[in-house]
Amino acid sequence: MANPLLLKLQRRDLLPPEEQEAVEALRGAVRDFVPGDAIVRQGDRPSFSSVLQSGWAARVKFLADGQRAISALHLAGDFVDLHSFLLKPMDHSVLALTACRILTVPHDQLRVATERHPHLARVLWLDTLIDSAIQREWIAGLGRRSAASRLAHLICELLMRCQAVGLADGLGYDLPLTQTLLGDALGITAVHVNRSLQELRQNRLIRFEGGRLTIMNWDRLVELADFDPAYLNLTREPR
Amino acid sequence: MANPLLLKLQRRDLLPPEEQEAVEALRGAVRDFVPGDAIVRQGDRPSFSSVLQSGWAARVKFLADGQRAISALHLAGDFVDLHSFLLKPMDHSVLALTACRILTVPHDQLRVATERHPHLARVLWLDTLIDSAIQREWIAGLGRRSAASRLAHLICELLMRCQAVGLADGLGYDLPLTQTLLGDALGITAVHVNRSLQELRQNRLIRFEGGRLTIMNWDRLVELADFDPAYLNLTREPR
DNA sequence: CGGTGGATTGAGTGGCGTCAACCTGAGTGG
DNA sequence: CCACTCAGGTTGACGCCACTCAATCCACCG
Repeated sequence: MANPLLLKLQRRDLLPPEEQEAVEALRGAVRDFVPGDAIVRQGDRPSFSSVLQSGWAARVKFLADGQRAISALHLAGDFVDLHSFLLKPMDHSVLALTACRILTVPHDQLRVATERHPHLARVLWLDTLIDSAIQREWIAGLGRRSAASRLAHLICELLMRCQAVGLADGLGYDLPLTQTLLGDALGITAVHVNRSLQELRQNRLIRFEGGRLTIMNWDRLVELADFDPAYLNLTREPR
Repeated sequence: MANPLLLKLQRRDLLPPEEQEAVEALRGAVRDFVPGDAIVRQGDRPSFSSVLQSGWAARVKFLADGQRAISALHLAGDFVDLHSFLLKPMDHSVLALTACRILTVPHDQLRVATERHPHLARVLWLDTLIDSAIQREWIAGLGRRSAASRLAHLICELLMRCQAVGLADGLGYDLPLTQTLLGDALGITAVHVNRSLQELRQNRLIRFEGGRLTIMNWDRLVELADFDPAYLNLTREPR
């Protein structure tokens, strides 16, 4: 099976053979997690970062009053905590939402590889910058868009990201998240997620059953979401 | 006058003399802006990044329906668009909120400096990662905290950031933002900013008049905000 | 002295939260 | 093969936080 991280990085820039090999060589132990497991914990100072090989994970903050907030959703190919290479301690946990296979990459390896391959360093840096761009979209949505619009936006974003690593099938993809989790990511309650989903379903914009999401009307979904995929930087450019 | 960027970077890690010199050497043209000016525009592909030398700026997204969302606030020492080094095109504008002096740094200089000084590259990467950590705090706040709590959190955060570059005076600092701008950053309307400010004032947590903010009860403000400064990474560590 | 941007205040509204009940399907054990 | 549990989805009634739409006030300024 192809390396999903390599696949995704190469969507952003051409990697010369020696950098491709360097990416392939980034590997420590492989670890498996079941739903609900913490892949990394808030406050940790890990000595390695984790690449999600399969499954879904989320960056979760636990607030003082017991509430949860999800600041990112992750799928195969995502470096879920590349930032822990430099940023200490972890300001959030990363939870497995489904069964997850993780490839760990020791920070020492990252240091050596990025010093030896400055261009690869930039492409990895870029990966964290795209993370950041996604967060900015979420901030704009949370601040200024309605719940239904935010939900539509998330659905659009996840389709593009699934497509980038070969996990989409046309306009459909597997989205094995509960409405509670979607609520934590959208800043609303599970009850309101349910009502927002129904709104999208009744307008024949999506189908969503059995953990499978299918977009029925891409154009109108994009319009409702005010979605523009440019922020995902899924185009090959010299970096 | 000290270089505020260098000052801030050295709060995160020791820089050897040659890296300090490399930071000092990062300089292109100096440009001045008046309030409301765009320092960079959404969609641009700048060939340089901008360091804020003085004044306040904000990352602003303009939504389809005419609304505005602020995803970051910037003060002296901040590299307002370091991400444009690798991320293209700009997914937001950067607006001058007050009179601003900007030092531009050509991307070519950044490429050379980071290739020559891998550790400096990591410290600059770290700067963008802290940006990202701040955004995660904002996401958690927008999703799960009340307007007053978010406002309190922002006030706490800005105090710490002002202190880091010598712009704070004890528990006070200049905050020359209108209530409309605060609203765009907090995801609420100007009217509700006004009411939230009054709530904080009536509880004797802050004073805020004439663009000057003073914290009167730090402990209770921190408690209301659920604020923990760890995410700002204002401690010196090997990176 | 009128014009303008920003702060403040009040009254009415609505999107989303809260609380609770009920339904369904997948286990699980007897 | 059925009783039971449990997680998750769905629905309804009701309440509140924050929005909307004004109006007013104030400082500043040409």
